[in-house]
Amino acid sequence: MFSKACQYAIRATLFISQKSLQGERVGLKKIAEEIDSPEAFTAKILQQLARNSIIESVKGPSGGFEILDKNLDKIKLISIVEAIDGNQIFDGCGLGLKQCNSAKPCPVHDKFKSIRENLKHMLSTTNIRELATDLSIGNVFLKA
Amino acid sequence: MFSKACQYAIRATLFISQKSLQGERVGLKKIAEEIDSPEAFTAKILQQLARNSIIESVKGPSGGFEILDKNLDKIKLISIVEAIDGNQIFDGCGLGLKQCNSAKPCPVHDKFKSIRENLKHMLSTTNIRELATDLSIGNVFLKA
DNA sequence: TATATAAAGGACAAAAATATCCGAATATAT
DNA sequence: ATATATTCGGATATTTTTGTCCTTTATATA
Ligand code: FES
Ligand code: FES
Repeated sequence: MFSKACQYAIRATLFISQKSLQGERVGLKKIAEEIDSPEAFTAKILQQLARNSIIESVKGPSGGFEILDKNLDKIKLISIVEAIDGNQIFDGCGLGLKQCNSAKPCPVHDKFKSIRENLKHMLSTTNIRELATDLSIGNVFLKA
Repeated sequence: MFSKACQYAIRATLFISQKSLQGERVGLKKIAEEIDSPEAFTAKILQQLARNSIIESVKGPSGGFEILDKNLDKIKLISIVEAIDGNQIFDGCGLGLKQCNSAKPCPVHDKFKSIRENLKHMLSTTNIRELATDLSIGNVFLKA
């Protein structure tokens, strides 16, 4: 469904969000530990998220990553998915035709479209604060 | 969503189905042309489908690929997806946790689960004859 | 039986995704 | 100012996916 990079991105963003809710900034090492991801690869992904203004990065001692409070409401899951995986998953043909076009549809166009719209709706309406709050409550997890 | 191999597999299966409806067997070259896929790679995928008894292959002159009439009803899209991509897409965690487990769920478990169930239901109830018939009618297509 | 045709299968190649390493840049604290 | 902590960015490595090529095997038919 999503690339590993995207999965790490979502997990990392949620962990950073949780910390930001508590007013804490958090470093790469800690993030990679808490979401059980390869550290150097995670660093690349965090850079992408920072360039896309999903998270903020601060260099130097006591630096690390954080999310602006206003962004906890503004950023939806779909922002992360689009930043990392692009929108092929929403716009592309499920059977890999060069373009998904209802004027020249593939045999599963209608059925796929409806599922992709579900997915898109879910990702567009789920915000980060909501998920980070669930995490803080402690009944959901970021690693097995 | 699906690997390219899986997309080719579905397109190829539907094309073969359409021909089988007409009582015709069809060869690799023609298949690759009609679904716009790389020929040699498609050959590998057809082998996998044949080993999984989704399609039948016949060697030699006037050989090629076909689908048994009874299988046109029996084979659902999900059979193809599982044969090529496995069931990670249905069973795996959307955020990449080692296992999707409602006893220790990730923050999007419930939301993902519902979408994956939609997808699974759609793939489980869509059979090949139905899609091949649509193809024959000519209002859906296997290449752009 | 000989020949031609078509898929099967193994080895290899290229491209993309995932992952690592290390020096440079930068901010903080002393 | 200096030392230190931390992200940034470029180069490289590994793994997986996608794709190719060539030989072997099976089979129909002349
Ligand atoms: S054309 Fe295939 S999903 Fe729209
Ligand atoms: S635990 Fe993540 S989808 Fe079930």
